[in-house]
Amino acid sequence: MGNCGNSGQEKTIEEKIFETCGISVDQTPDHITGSDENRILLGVILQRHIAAFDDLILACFLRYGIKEERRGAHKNSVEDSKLCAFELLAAVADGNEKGQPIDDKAFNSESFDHGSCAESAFIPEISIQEHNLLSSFKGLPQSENDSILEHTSEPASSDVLKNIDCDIKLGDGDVKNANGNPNCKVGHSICVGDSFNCKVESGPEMRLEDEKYQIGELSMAKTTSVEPIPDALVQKHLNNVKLGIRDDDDNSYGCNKSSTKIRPFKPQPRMGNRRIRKMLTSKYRKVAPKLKGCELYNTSEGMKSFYQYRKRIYTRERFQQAPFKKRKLSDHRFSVAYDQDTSCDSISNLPEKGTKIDKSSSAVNVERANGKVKVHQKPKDPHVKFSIKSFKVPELYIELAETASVGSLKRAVMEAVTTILGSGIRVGVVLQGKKVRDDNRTLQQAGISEGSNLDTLGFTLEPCLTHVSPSKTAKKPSSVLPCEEDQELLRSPATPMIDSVISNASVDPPLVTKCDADVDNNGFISSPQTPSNELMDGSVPESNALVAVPSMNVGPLAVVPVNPKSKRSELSQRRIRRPFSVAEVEALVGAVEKLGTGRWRDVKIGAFENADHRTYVDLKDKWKTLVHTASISPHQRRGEPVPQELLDRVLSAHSYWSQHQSKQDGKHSVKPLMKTADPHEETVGA
DNA sequence: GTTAGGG
DNA sequence: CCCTAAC
Repeated sequence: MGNCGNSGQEKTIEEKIFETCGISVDQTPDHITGSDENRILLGVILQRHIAAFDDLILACFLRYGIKEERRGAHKNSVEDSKLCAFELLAAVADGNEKGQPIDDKAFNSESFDHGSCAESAFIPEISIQEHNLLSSFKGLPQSENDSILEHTSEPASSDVLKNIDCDIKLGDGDVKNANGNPNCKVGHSICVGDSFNCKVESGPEMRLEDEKYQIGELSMAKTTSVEPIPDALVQKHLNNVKLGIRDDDDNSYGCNKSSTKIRPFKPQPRMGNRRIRKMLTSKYRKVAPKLKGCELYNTSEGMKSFYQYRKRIYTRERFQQAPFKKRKLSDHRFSVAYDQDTSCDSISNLPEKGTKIDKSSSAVNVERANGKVKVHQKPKDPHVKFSIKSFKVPELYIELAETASVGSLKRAVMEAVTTILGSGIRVGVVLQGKKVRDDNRTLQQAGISEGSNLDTLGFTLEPCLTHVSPSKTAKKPSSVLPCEEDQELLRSPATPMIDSVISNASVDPPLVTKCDADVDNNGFISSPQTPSNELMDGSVPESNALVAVPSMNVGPLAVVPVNPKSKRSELSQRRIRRPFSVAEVEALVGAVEKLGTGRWRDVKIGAFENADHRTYVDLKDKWKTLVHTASISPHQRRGEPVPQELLDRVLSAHSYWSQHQSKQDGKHSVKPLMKTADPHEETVGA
């Protein structure tokens, strides 16, 4: 759409992104975006509602986080950016499907400020099917305004985050225009190239905090025009960003479904307003403004008080690469998680009509699925097209004292969020398992060309160690606890996150070496060679997702009270998970058949003598799980399947040795169980 | 140091 | 895999 455009002087999105990512900005113009050939289009197009917000998030992070360009005249710029990101995250949460479990929702509702409508409208949980952000962008039915607003006042649970408004001003600050002309059809979606402002401010009822944020402008160059996407084409969201309060106990998000009811919402293709106001009220609506702590919560909804038992401030992120011990410091946690749905049709499958993608060279073909980086190659297209589909944001846990202000909560969340993608992240390019370090090479030279096997192309987000900025502004010094070391230690040495490579290569990248133990002819297990480099399963999530590696800096609020219990965080780190290979299972089974259960040390010595990474406790545990595995239905089993034959032997041996106490006086112990052992064999003399 | 079990 | 009681 025409008005999506912005001042032409701006850089293209790829330039922006490359720039913000620190990918040789200098070369960008020449090698990346300057020429028509082999042009890499890295970016995201705002095709869908979710994508749009996702992109915004990405953009925000890139802009404010990675580059740390906390601009903005006023001092709150930092918070602003964070808040912005936070809000955007929340915004994406809207993608939740209707009818989804309560606990799985986040901020499903949001309000949009439709143009002239000065007040922010509140859109109660609108199912994706019926309504989606995308369509929202098109415009809200003015006729709906009233009823919508109605919901705003609807008694509901209090909102911890309450009324955090996020105004996104799109375009050249054409807010007024949008406001003034509700019917201004701007299109359904934010166009790449639009610039927008985020203004976050606390709601009117929010008395605890009177914060007002004016986020700096974030702009993306337009690289392609986005055509309106018919609602019919809009499918379910592909990704969800969950931002909510989770209760460890029931795994719910702290509050029950708000009273807000889902109501069909038929967006009208108008309101081209480029301003979006998000109101994170639905779920966490606050009742009594001045209440604090648990009182903030309206219990009418049966929701538990969020702040209950809150005593410490706690922020924690967990990454799949970093299996640090999970610590539960509270029963209720506030979590921000970025999930991704499974099913989702590729945009490219959508009917041609109305689709947004500009087939031209500059188009960024986005396909969101499984949060992977997908490379699109079109035989005839000389351009290399690929896009980053999403970030995987680790879970965040934030714990605040119940006396903490809402504002501090917001800050905490912001801190946590930005900590993840905040300072010091650099992007790495991995091709065929190897990092492409030379930034000066052209894509073609690097082997990233249309003809190359782009399936092996991946990206990494790594902490830029040199960028580890101490702690950002600590608004709440009081909340800062002295234990950042803890965090550091947790993710240091053994944690192989420095190079967590995530590629969409189907082939196992070098780093992801499978290390099945070797089994010699004697059936003995020998120790794997390089346990150091391996990134065991958990380390390579979905193998394709882009994982944001956190910077070392945890931030002032990400403090964890020194917990005496968690002493191990310093010295010991949980060992990496090393699934038993079939060969190992085989050896184990064989040993147990012979030695029986209860003689794990012997089993270890006998069959795993050289497998240093397998302790007899491990073997014992494994046997335990094997027995369990063997006793459940196949479809319930997970992991590398163990041959049924082995499982049968496991059961057999287990049964046998259960009857024949294996640990009897060494003398003439029990007769070893052989494959053909008869479980009914008479007991050996005691 | 080993075992056995719960976590 | 971790943690520990119990031996």
